[in-house]
Amino acid sequence: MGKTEGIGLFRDYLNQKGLRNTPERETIVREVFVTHDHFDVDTLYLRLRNKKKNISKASIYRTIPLLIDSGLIKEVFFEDGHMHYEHEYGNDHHCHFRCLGCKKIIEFKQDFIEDIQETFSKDYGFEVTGHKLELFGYCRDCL
Amino acid sequence: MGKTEGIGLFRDYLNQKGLRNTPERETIVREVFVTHDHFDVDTLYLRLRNKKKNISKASIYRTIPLLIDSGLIKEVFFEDGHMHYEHEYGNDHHCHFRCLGCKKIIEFKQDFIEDIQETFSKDYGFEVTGHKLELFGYCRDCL
DNA sequence: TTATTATTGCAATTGAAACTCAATAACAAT
DNA sequence: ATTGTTATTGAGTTTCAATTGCAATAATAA
Repeated sequence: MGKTEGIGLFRDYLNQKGLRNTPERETIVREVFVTHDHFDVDTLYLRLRNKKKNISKASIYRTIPLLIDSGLIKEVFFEDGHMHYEHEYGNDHHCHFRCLGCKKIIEFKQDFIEDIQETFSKDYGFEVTGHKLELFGYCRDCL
Repeated sequence: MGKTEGIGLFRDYLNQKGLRNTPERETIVREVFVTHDHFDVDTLYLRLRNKKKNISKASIYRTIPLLIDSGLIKEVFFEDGHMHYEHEYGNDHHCHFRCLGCKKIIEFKQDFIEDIQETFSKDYGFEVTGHKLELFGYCRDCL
């Protein structure tokens, strides 16, 4: 699940936008869907290098906006001076808790957000396409 | 409301932490509480310069973590490659909607978040001290 | 197969944030 | 008040994520 369809969806997206389907882009998408972990540009680049896929960082930086626009990945948080991502397609929806003590990230699910989105849409007449919810605090280990 | 107490609270925070109360820090806090708008380091720096308060960017960068730690300001969103802040104290709690079309930010209030925080705290035994909720989509003008 | 045009990799550039360090200023102890 | 100690300041420098220019290359259409 996720992995192969993700690539298909990205191909569709590229075609629809009149962009080209290149081996580099294909390799990047494939790697993004290998794990469910959060990733940043640097670790993605290194993961590819370790597999002898030498793709330049510039290409990764150029592909990420396309992946976001196509809905395959999303930004999740800005930490250590740079952005972190995760793939959206094939990943159950969840939010993030960030421990201010040990810096660990815990994923959790909840359903209230849908209500919030709907309430907001109705109140303002806007179209809500997504959200980002982050909780902060201290985990049990750090308390 | 907000403005003068904010400075008092920051003084308390500095004392409690054994840090010094300097005119630069005082000027920065004062300026932060002048408006309710979002701000970033650069605009804060320019606002101070326009008032002939020549405080270095370095000092602003060094003061911001203190203001966050003291609960006076918080990060609100990362945009245009850098962080944006707003003052928390003296500001009614609200979340942000970001229009993907015209890029405007709309503040809105809701109460569900408290429930989410409590549910999460109970489920995990963690202490939740704050949150960041952002909705994305298209405003009426852009639809 | 050829022509057109997007994409690639490299290198240079930008910009935010952090750091260096000498000079300065706050506070405590005299 | 004066001195010693130590945090803070500002200017400049450094770091590093992210972007961009450019020549070479490769993907699609004709």
